Formats: sequence, C-alpha cells, structure tokens
Amino acid sequence: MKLFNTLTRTKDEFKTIEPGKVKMYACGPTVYNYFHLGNARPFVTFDTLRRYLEYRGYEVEFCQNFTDIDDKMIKRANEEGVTVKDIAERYIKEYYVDADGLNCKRPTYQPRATESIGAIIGIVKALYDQGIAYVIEGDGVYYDVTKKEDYGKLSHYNLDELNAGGGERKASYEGKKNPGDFAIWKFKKEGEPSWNSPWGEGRPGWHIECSAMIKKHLGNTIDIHGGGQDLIFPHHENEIAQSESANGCTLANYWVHNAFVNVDGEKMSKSLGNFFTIRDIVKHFPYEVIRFFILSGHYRMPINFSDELLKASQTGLQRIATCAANLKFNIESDAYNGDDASASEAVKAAAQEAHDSFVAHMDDDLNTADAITDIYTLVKAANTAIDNKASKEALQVALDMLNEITGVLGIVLKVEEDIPAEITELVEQRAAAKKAKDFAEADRIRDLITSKGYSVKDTPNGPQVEKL
RNA sequence: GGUGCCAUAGCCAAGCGGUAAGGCCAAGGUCUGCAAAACCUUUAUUCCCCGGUUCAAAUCCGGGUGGCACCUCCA
Repeated sequence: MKLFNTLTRTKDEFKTIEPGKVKMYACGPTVYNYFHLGNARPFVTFDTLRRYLEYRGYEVEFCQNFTDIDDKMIKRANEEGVTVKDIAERYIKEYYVDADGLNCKRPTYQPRATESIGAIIGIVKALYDQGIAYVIEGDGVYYDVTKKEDYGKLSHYNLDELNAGGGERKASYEGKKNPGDFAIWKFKKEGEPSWNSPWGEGRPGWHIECSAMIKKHLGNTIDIHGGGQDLIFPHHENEIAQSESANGCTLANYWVHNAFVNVDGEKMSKSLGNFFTIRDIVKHFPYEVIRFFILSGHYRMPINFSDELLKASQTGLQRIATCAANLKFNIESDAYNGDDASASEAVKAAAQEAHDSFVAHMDDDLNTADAITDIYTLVKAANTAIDNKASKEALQVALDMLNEITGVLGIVLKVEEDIPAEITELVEQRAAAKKAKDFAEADRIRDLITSKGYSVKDTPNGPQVEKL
C-alpha cells in the first residue's frame, strides 16, 4: 500500500515497524461542543484507513484522544457555571452519538488528557532536565525550538521564515527565547483546573498531551500519525519536536493529513462560523449518507458541503442499497429460478474484478473515490445478473462481495427488516385485487401500505416489500 | 512577505506520459395495468490560458490568470 507522507511530500510505500502490526494515532476532538462536518472528516477518514488496514490483515492498534482540558473547555465551563469535567463528560457522550452514527469503530484506546497527566509531566521533565525546556516565571514551561536541529521538517518551514511571518506569535513574544517557542506546561491561573508538577500547579499545553498519550499507549515510535491539514503546523510539528527530543527517536514514520470540508469554497471552521454540526445535518440526511459523502472524494482533496451534494450522495447510496435489497429479495424468492450459466459466470467474474480493483484503488493512498466506482460497477453487474437470470448462488456471490467492500468503507446498507403480518396481508389482498384486474382497489391498498411506512413494488418474481 | 495545494462535462469527481472512469441531474427507449426498481442509448475531438520537452501531455517543465489553505485557536 502507498500512503502520501507529509514528511516526504510523496506517496511512499507503507512498511510497518513490526510485521503485520500497525500502530496509529489520530488527533481527536476537543470536547466542548458537538462536532461539525469538518471535524467529522478525519474521524471518518482514519476510521476507514484503520478498517482497510485490518481488511488487509494487519493487527491495528488505534489511539484517538479526547482533549478535555484547554482554554475553550475552561471558557465553556465558566459560561455555563459548571466544571470543566462536566463539559467533558457531556460532550464525550455526545461525541459517541455522532461517531457511532457515522459508523466509526471505537478506537483501541481513547485516552483523555486529564487522565494522562503523569505521562505529560514525564515528558516535560525529560525536556526540562535536558535543558531543552525553560521556565518563564508566572507563565509556564516552554520548549526551545532552536534545540532541535530539524525543527520544521514536517511543515517544511524553517525558523527564519516563521520569524519573518506576519503571524500573531510576535505579539506574544515577551519572555520567550524565540517566537516559535511554545508552552508545554501552563502555570495555574485563578479559577482554572490544575495539577501538581515539579514546576508548580498548572495544566498541560496543547501539543504535549498527544506526545504523552502516544508514548503511553503505543510507544516511542509509531507507524502512522494522522489529523487535519491545519494541524501540520504548529501542532504536529511541535509534537514531533517534544517527543523526539524527549525520546531520542522518531515519533512517527508516516504523517497522513486530510483536506478540509469547504462551504462556498471556504474552509468550514468554528472561527469563521460557517459550520454545520453533524447533529444538525442528520436532521436532513442519515448518518450513512454523511459518511458516504465524505468518502466520495479523495481525502487529500477539499470537498464542498452543500445540500445539493448531500442529496446526490443520498441518491447514489440509495441505488447501492436498493441493489443489495433486490439481490436479497430474489435469492429468497421462491418465484426466482435463475439458471443461466453465462449470466452466472459473468456476475461472479464481476464480483472478483470489483474486489481486485477495489483493493488496487485503496492501496493507492486510500483512493475511496475510485473504490466507490468499483461498487457502482458491481451494482450494475448485479442488477444485470438478475435480469439475465443468473443463479441464486451467483447472486449470493455478488451480494457477499457488495457487503464486503461496502463494509470496509464502513458504509451501511439499510438492512431489510422483517415485514409485519399486517403488511404481508395487505400485500396479498392487493395481489388478489390485481389478479381480478381491480386496479383501483390495488392502488388503494398500495396507498394504504405506503401510509403505514412500507413500499411495495411489483417485480417479475412477485411483490417486493420494503420499509421506507 | 514566506510555504503549499487546486483549476477536468449542468453539478460532483477520478485519472497524473499512451490517446477523457464513475456518480448526480437531464433527454429518449425497453419492461410495467399504473407505479417503483432496473437495463439500454444520448450528454467534454477535450481537461483555465500561453509557451516548451516528447513519436505521444489533462498528465512533465517554464510563465501567466483565478481560487483555497497554513504561517494564530482550528479537523
């Protein structure tokens, strides 16, 4: 498999540290609010990467954190007059509602910053003892970026460029040895949660928690580290600096970053205020459509958010789901008696081709856009197979493959539920009316069935009922 | 100012040296009592513009134009 590595800016052949095992880490949410579509993109992307690696036979240890202590958390808690912990508990719970809805598998480890203080202090201490970090009185413990000769290797920035930049860093220069130095431990301010440390009461800086959690749960060097592109600098760059200085070895071999979700061509973000939470979107489109939409473009390309685009994804996904339902219906139908040998062969070959092409596309830097094309190709072959009377066994092969590859993408095809006896009776009554050519009555019953939440369609193999 | 990314049909989107995938929408057809679903056909002589390299370029190089992102909390 090839993965685009931000470190090298090329698609590199993926090789694990340990054969058959992958250790990966992705930056998780700061739990002070519901998350929005832009936040959802990395969750879905790295869940898909994880699922694919597992599909390819790797044993994956996947760690994704909860940032449950930072400025925004404190602000939110103060606004509501509750504790930071209350906010965290609430939005971690809400996170799971949406993340589970989007069918993101639970990571192997989901540590919280506040439960990793010991590990965090361990890294701060290692840096301080080496003289890489220094104290600014009344402020915090800072990392000296000039102490790392390859600082900037991820973002490909060098310190001179950064210093020359028009950023805000200059404004907060006082006390720092260099504009790029960053806090790894912040001293306590009145009314803020704090923990004891060798430098006094305080709380962790932003970047340090990830370094600590990676070390604690996965080790000093991991295979893959992921996150959104906006985290490349300064967050990931600083994580690298801290971890590598403290541990004396490489933090991660592959750095994978997803592009943004845009609204009218601009990045969806909390600061711009142009965001849509998953909780809101799901009022209009089901979770599986949102996931399918995210995967319909390559993860390194921006995707634009709009109602129209979601609608198109919904229609497309519907077609795939309908295909699965049609296959299942015919396989289970007594009236379907397919026996055409060439049709059977054709669809079985199509299933195999879809599989091979799917793997090739996913191997190429997780090209889910092309992988979805393979699904459509299989759908068309399967639909044709039904028309051409392929055997039930062949249809089952197609259905199994369809479930297999959509499953790797975490795309849920709505499963047909058991039809209540009441509905089945109505369907029979309608069939009788149709046989008697009483179409008015047949249509009346169909409307009745529809009003009860089911659809009935007439196929050459009898009526097919589905829950709407 | 520095550093990157992007520009392909009405919309979305792959392809990244070998002669334009796929999806949505639209039109016509087949099937059907009508629907629904499905299938078939049609929809870019052409990939922002100008040069160059090559037998061959949407794909590589140079120069434009337009858009976005990062350098500051941010997925």
